[in-house]
Amino acid sequence: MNGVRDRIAEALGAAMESMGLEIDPSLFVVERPARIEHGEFSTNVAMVAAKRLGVSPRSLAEKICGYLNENPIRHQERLEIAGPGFINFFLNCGYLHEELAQAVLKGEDSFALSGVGGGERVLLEFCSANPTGPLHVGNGWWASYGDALARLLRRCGYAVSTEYYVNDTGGQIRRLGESLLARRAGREVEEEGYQGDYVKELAAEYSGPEDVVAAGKWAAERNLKTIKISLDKLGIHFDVWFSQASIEESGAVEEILDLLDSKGLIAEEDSKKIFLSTRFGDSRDRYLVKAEGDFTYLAGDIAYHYNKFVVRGFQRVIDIFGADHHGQVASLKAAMDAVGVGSEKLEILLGQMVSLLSGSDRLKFSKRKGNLIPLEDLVDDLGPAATRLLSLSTSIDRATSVDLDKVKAESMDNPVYYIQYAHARMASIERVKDQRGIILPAISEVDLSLLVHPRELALMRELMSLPEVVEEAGLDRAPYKIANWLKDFSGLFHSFYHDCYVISDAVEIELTYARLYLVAGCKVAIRVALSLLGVEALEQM
RNA sequence: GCCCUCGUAGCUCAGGGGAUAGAGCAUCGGCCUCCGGAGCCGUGUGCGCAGGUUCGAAUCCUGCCGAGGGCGCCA
Repeated sequence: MNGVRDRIAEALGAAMESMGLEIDPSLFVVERPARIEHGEFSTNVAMVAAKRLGVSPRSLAEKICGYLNENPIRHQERLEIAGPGFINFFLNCGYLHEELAQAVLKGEDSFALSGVGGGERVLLEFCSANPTGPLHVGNGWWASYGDALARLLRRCGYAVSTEYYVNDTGGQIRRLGESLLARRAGREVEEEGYQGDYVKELAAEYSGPEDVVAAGKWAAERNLKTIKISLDKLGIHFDVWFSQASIEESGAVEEILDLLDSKGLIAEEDSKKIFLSTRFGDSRDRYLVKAEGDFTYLAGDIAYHYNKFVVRGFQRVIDIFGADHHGQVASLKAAMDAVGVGSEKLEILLGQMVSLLSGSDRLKFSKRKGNLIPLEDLVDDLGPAATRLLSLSTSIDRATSVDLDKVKAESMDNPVYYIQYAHARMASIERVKDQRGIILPAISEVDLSLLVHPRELALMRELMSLPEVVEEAGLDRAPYKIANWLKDFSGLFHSFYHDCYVISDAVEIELTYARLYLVAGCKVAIRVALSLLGVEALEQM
């Protein structure tokens, strides 16, 4: 990274040093002011440092500006001291032309590529909905988020493997088997069973033994296939599908129990075994072995996470859970500390609940009654791009409400079309260029300094911010920041497109050349961003 | 009762120490002689309440109010 901001930060450091002062770069910021009247960049360094030095911010700012005026950075036009002590940098737009050329030359493979992850091996687990039925809108909501996060982390230099944990054992599988057998026998499914129509359909096909576990496993496998098809429609593919049963059958759970026991962290109560998790900050101790001798879900989950870290050697594990699984967080983290992995290497992101509305009515759904809306139906209605962007537009920390009627009725107004249309327009300009036989000279032969229209400047500023946005979104585990950048960027492109013709008899050919490179740079950026969200870039709508 | 997350415009949401708090939708009104009108331009008396920290708080801390989720030998 040697962007303008870094150059400004370095220059500020040098200015401080010239006065015999040192300042930690993490204490001050170089940022783009909300208003362009405040310059291209501004810094609070004088305000931050003055407090520590016991001098007035403005007088320190004046000294810093004195140094910077003697030793200006490239493209520096003038400086200004404003408000309580901000130093505002006014640069000539040459720096934007340089950044544009960089974006074009780097291309899709290298632009906005960050090494901040340092090759760290990350296991990202998400979705992991139980295979007791089709994926519905609720439990599949954050799947696009997880998939986009994986893409984002890879762009930031992490070595990411994605994983779906298949809960293919335990009480719910037995219950699924019971429901299946009941349907096959023509009986009603009991209150606690699964009553959705899909159970009837599966029952009609099941020819296996009258055994709840066998029937349950068979149905779970079928459900998993359905889930994979739904995810496939959304463009989501996992590197690994990890079976919970395989962990239990491998003896790994017993090993974990022994390990915890050897550290004196297991209490016994009759035939039950309890993990003393309160010693690691949990609010209560947790059962690992039930009275009948079965393992609890937590026991398997601890073994599973131990497998991720110790057996498979991942340096960091990120789990995306629904907020209704928040109760596991403290126990799992306690367990990671207990087995010596270190809970700080386990990041658990909680996706808040989605409530579905129909008009102003909140829809009440019940898994038991099976009246949930399949995710696949939504994808069929909206298409994968619009469906993905729907959940990718908001922070995972926020409980969102989605009005299905509105979303379907306004599907043409979905922001994804606004973004894809911007890309289609870029592609269209290039088609027109080819149709008219315009031969674009090499970028080194083109005068990019002709790009001075306010629309062009605004577009280039947004363009050059993508590398920072990608890095920030990666570090914050926040792919929605990419979605927000895309919306802003697309808006600026549409404005440019409207006000600045690229190819026209009224436009000088040299300006056409420069604008064609602007479009090329924009296309690189928007394609990178769309690929991070897993949304297709359309050549035409 | 305890724990987690969240209260920003009519609605859905950004902004998460920085200068005059933004976008989409909805409303009302403008814009097609040229690269695609799925577009552009205009239209907005809003940070739940009260304290605190700070040069500076929508942002951090505390309390209160409100919403969602959790507090199983379910998974």
